[in-house]
Amino acid sequence: MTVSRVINKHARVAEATRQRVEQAIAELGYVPNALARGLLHGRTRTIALIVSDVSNPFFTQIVRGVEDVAQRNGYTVILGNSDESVEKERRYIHTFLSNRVDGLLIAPASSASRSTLELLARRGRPFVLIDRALEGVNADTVIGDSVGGARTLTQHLIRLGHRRIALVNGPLEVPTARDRQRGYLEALREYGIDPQASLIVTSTYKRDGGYRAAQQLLALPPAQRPTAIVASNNFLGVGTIEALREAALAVPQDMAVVCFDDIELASAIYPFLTVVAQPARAFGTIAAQFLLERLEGSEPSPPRTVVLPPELIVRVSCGAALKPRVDADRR
Amino acid sequence: MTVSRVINKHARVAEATRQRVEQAIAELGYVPNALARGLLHGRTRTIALIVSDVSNPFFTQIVRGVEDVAQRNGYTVILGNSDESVEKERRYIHTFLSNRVDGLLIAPASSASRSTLELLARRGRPFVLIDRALEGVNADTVIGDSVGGARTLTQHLIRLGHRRIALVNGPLEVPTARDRQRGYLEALREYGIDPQASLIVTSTYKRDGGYRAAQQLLALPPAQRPTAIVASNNFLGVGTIEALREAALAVPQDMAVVCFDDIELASAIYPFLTVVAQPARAFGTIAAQFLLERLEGSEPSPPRTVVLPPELIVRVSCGAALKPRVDADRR
DNA sequence: TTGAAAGCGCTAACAT
DNA sequence: ATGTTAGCGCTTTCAA
Repeated sequence: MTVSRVINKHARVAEATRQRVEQAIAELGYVPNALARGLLHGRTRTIALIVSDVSNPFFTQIVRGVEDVAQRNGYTVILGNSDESVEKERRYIHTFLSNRVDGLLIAPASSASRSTLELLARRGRPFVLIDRALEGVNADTVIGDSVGGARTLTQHLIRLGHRRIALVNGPLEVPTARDRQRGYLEALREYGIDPQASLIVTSTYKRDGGYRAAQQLLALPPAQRPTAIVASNNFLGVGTIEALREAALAVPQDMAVVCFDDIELASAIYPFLTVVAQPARAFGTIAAQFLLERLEGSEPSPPRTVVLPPELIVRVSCGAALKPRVDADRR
Repeated sequence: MTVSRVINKHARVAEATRQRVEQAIAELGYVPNALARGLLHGRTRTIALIVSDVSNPFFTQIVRGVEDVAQRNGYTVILGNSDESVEKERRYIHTFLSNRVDGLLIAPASSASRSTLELLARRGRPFVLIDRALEGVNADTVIGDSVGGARTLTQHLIRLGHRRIALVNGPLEVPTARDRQRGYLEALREYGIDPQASLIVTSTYKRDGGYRAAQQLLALPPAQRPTAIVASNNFLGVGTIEALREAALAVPQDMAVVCFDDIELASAIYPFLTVVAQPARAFGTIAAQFLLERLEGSEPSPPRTVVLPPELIVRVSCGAALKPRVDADRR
């Protein structure tokens, strides 16, 4: 049909015909079928984004970044929420492949995602890893400096005088959790502090994980209890504070708490939360740009890895309050 | 091909052949083309969800609810973020129609979305409105009781002794903003309090909107300043508190603040926020169920509207603190 | 139990 | 400047 030419502005259409066609389109409410187009061309101008938890503001910001870049370049975004489950993730990837997305952006649920992603790589669809790097997976990667960020947080506490510092961490199958633990340990070592197994609690990356982990720490004999807690992500930080509040401990007077990832809505009104904030939106925009370059660019290039530096935000104006008090120690 | 029969389990395939086919599928990493299938059948088992702000936890919960129901029923969700822009919304709807989604779930950006949605209705794609009802749009609708919720919040403040109560509201083009204002006015009238134009500030449904609105209220001559503020959504509540903090006013001692929508992460650690919480997840699951019923069900039925009741959560244990102090009044 | 034909809506390539 | 042909991958229908 000539209609196709009109829609795709392929020039060489008489002005009169064009007008008639456009009128007909408007009258009939005609919308071209992207499926047929995709079938023909083998590309759909659609990219998939799979995050491990849509309800986490960190990933939400990533979604916004991705969407922005995609929209600006005429791509549609399909969103999947793996909910930290490798199985759900696998299902989504399959569905999206079946829908012939041009490429994928994935925040992998865990290291166990590797086999799925290797399969993906074998099928030749371009994809970019976000927030969580997987060794041996040959793909562009956009992550934060988890080791450095955790080190910074821990150093901050040490410099304020803390010595018994706990780590409330996510599942060690998640790369960021491993890295943050490493950073924490590095800082301790740097200051000659012996790490204590009882002060490192592993849990889920969820609020109730942090809540339970903190309770476990509070159940320690008084002399072994920490005076400060590093929470490995925003949810864990909030869960930790909840447990402290329930135990009638004040932050930061009775227990200092710092965490990875900012919690915008919370920290705007709760000024006691020193954090290491990641430029979440940039994770999304950069990853999306990488993907689009691969989709539009012609020659294949070796995979790139970008490590975005986090930023320490010290929220308590009275840093002194963080110094462990003797009676707090004794509790 | 016989392959089709194997994939769709259409029986009548020799066991031996089936095995061979399945092996080939595994070896080749074959993934059936959903585009071709969709083209043929006219349905894609895909539904679209358009929210007005992905970074709002309220909508995030809705996303989760929708995704759950969809996934359980073998549907894929495509997400769009209209960012409170009618134009973006229109573009998304067009794209999704072009991609032949089976149906749509839409939290309309504003009343101005009506024309777009009327067009949608004319094309005959089923859709469900979420959170924001539009008069004259003939579709299933799942909303909260904005009038009642705002009334409850305002009554709460009045019963605590407040008389000069301000409303920090969203744009009046958004149905929820209009309804919340109505509820606020109803409560005032009920107690014989004259509404003051200067105490009703309209803004965006964003944090900086709340921030500026609160600043405007604080700039009033002392005698006209409110002693309490009703914020029309979570973001406005946070922005309001930010402005108060900056002005060195304590919540709730110097100024009581209540808001529509809970802020889970924040209220878990900031105990001063009395809110009216909506069952956001249920908005999503119910809306998705409505849509799927229309997609799978045969006979057309008249559109339904569900109004979910919000729940008052009083967070300040010492309600007395909310009573306006004389010196606070004078400030 | 398996195969062949036809068509879903679109557009690249080739007429006219 | 416009029309025709063919084929993208699938499944429904009919035939073998």
